Amino acid sequence: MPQAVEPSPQKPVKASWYNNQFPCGIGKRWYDSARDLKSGTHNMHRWSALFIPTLREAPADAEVASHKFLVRAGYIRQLMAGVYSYLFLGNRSFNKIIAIVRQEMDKIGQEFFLPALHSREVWEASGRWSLMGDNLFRLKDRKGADLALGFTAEEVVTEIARKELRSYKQLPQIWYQITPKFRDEPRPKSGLLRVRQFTMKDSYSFDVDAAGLDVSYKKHYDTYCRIFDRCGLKYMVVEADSGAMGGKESHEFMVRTRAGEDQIVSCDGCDYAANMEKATSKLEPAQDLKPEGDGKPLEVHTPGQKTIEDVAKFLVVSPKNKIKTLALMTDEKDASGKKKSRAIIVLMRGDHQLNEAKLNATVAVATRPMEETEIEAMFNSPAGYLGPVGIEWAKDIKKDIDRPVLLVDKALEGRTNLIAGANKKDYHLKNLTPGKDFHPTAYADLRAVNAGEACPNCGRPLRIDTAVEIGHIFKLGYRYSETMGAHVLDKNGKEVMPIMGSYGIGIERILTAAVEQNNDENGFWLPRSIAPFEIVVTPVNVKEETMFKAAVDIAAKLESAGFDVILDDRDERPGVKFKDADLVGIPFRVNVGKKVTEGTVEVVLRSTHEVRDVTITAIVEYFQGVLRAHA
RNA sequence: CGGGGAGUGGCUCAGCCUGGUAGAGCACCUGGUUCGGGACCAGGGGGUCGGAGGUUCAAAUCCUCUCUCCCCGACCA
Repeated sequence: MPQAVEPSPQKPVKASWYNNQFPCGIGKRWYDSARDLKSGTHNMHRWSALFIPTLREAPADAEVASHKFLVRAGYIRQLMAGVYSYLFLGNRSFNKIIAIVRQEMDKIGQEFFLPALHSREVWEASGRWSLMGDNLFRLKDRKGADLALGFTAEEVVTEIARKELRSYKQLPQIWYQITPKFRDEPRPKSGLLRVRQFTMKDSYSFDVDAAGLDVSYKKHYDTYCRIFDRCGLKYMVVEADSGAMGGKESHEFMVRTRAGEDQIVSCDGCDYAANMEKATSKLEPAQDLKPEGDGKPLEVHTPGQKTIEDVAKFLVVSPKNKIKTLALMTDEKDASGKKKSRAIIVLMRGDHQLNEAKLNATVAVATRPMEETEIEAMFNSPAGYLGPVGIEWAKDIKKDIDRPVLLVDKALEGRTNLIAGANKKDYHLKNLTPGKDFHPTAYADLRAVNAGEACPNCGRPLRIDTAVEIGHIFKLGYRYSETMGAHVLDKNGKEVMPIMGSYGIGIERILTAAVEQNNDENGFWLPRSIAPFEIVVTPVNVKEETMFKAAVDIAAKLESAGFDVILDDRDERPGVKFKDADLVGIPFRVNVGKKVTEGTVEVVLRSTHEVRDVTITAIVEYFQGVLRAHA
């Protein structure tokens, strides 16, 4: 029989089906079955015909729960380090997350689709072509021109803004996209948690002034809360390090989990929460020593006493009266590519630890510990007896670039009569007062917070947890407008730069965090809003006709009521189907077993394995009730 | 990039030390029995042992180089 070649008269395809059809199925709508039913194209999802490759055992190289289970449940398969394919179930869950993100973002912004392939020129223009180093994926086209794969899109949107925005009347703008991002991570890890290709919702705001940016920022803050609420995540919002770019304000949306890479400090007593890189605590005031002798720096013999503890014990003082001197170096390349090193000396209170992230943010460049020869050269003393006295420190970190930098932690500001090394083997100095006996380049908050220290707001003990970052909002300021030359005319006809914000959500991480938050030894369960299916209908034995027919019937009824249903019609033993159902993240299961003869089936809640008998006639009403409760 | 570990049917792994016919469980195919928490019996298919080179009569096994993956660190919007 010849196949019909002519297109049959179909329902007109809505444009939305074609919009945003891009790799990874991004933008593909997971459509409500009711519409398909009406159009007569509906096919019930039958497990037997689907590709859901579940595994009994976790892959040997998987470490964290989400990685193990997403592979075992047939959501993902690895192509190479940090690059994954999303299979049927994974993609379905993915698209549900994206649909939520899109729905909420559409309320505040406009969706774009920006290229993944970027020109070198825009990255040069922002200064990030060299700044990004190896993290930026680079490639060449056939003409040998340099290209990059999209890392984020500040450059691309600013390029558009630069060319197109002319007047304050066009502001504010919020532009967003949901597209793959590429980062050549030094170490991809933990399944989907840190990958080299991932999907990010990134948005960018342009406002005429800082007050406008505050509004755009707040809109994102609120929208992110709605998105994560709808995704069923337990999350917290923390103050984040605004980084070296000079941004003012930044918040991270964090989900507590052991698998996380970030450390967050929070208070159970109030709403204080901050990234470790930013967190502070209330210090109990330390008792200063009384001056000895004439109050001038006083050399004391401390033979063989090198560590803070040793010296404190030897001199019978508290480590709180000691200065810890940390000798660090930065290696930078100047314009000619020549390596230039600069000493960064950090003073901490004797019992405090340095937080490297805070230091990096302060000096805006990576540091390394000084080598022994470098220490000798600078201090004329072996390590263990280092101190700030007798060295000409830079007065300004940016201007005095030929002198070493002395950064002093704020906990030492205002303290008197401290003890530090004398830059002489076996000697320390007493009676040291910052600002009098030595002159810091700057005071800065460089101290690492410890669990149990007092909350800066309410004084109750702080806790420290590991967490996954699922979203980050950031007041960019003028960095890109300035470097790339974007400007508009304001009300007075004066040329001003638009002030920008940038905002990101990691789509994969929403899924990962949800799995990390909801799993047991048998598998995981997803919030129904992001689960690939809401209900799995499981006929215990497909060869028993009454059972099977009842199951098909129930699945069809639930579907036409608008539920997202999969029918496990496989001719497998019940144990196999139950195990798979528990594994793959579907929050509800309907067991169709012997009790069908009495008109009853079982509804199983995956999270608790709570079982409830429900009459078949009431099954739709039952779920409508449950979902109202779960809404 | 530094440190550690691993590459053997689709998956989990044994075999390697001490060189001599490539193994097990699961999965898969056929037939049968079973059917409420990963069944059983019988038969069957499938592996250049990551790759290259070397030593040897003979290499999964010993040696050299190399690629890939995982973990810790460094790094990370």
